[in-house]
Amino acid sequence: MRTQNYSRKRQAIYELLLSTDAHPSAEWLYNSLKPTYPDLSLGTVYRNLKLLESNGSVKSVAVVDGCERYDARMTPHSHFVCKSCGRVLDVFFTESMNDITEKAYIDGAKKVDSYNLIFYGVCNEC
Amino acid sequence: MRTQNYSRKRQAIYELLLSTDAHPSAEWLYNSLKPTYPDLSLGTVYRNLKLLESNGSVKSVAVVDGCERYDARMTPHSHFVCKSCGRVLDVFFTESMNDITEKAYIDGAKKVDSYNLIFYGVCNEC
DNA sequence: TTCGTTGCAAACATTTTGCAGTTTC
DNA sequence: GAAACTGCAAAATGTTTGCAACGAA
Repeated sequence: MRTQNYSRKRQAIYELLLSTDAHPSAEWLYNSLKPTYPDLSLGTVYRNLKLLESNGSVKSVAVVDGCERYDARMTPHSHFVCKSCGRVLDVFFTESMNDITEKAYIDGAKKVDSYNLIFYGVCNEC
Repeated sequence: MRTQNYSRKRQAIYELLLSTDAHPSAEWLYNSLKPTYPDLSLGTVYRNLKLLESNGSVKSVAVVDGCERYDARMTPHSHFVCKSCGRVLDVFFTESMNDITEKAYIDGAKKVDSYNLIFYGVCNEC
């Protein structure tokens, strides 16, 4: 993690991301924060998302319609993407999936350090 | 699937995709086919990939460094992405993962029809 | 005072699209 | 001949970046 100062806007981006389960895009965050921070710029949102991601504070969980979607919930879980409306929902497992890498035969991999599991379908509202 | 005629170039794109395990990007396909089809255009590759994808002939299996990566192997399997070089490898399961959706608790989903599992790490060559 | 942060706008990279000509059937 | 396909170049899209001003420590 590189050195960093406190930033009111970064804090706001992170807290908004923590408080929602919408798995927002950069633009969604920008539009939501703009009323409170009228001088906020979209570039700042992108820069801070990258920074928070490299921090390990947030994660990119999916790309929906070409837009990166973020999540601040860092406990292991997966996601469901509605192919119709683009909604992203949290998915939890009834039994541990932590051993999922042990169930996979990965030839040619020196080290596996994460995985991303995304389900696709249609959500209840569609 | 919408009506379609035969197309020599579409055929070539599909066959190349079938014959390789590189999980190529549009550009990779374009560069590989250009010598044989000097009048091939990148737009045609993109258009045909979309068409083959909507056909169910190929799948987009990952986005690596902002590039969509495709696969014509349609039997169920997953992928490993090397975070260092961007290589995409096939991943098979030692035990069936077909029941994976049954192990997941998906609140808010009306219908789940597919999933995509991607492992991340470092490959043997890196 | 130093260096991280930001707004702004320009630059970027990948993908899509409109159009006129070509191919398939 | 009708409709699908293509090359080309322009446009669209989401994201990154350079720079000068600003803010934090």
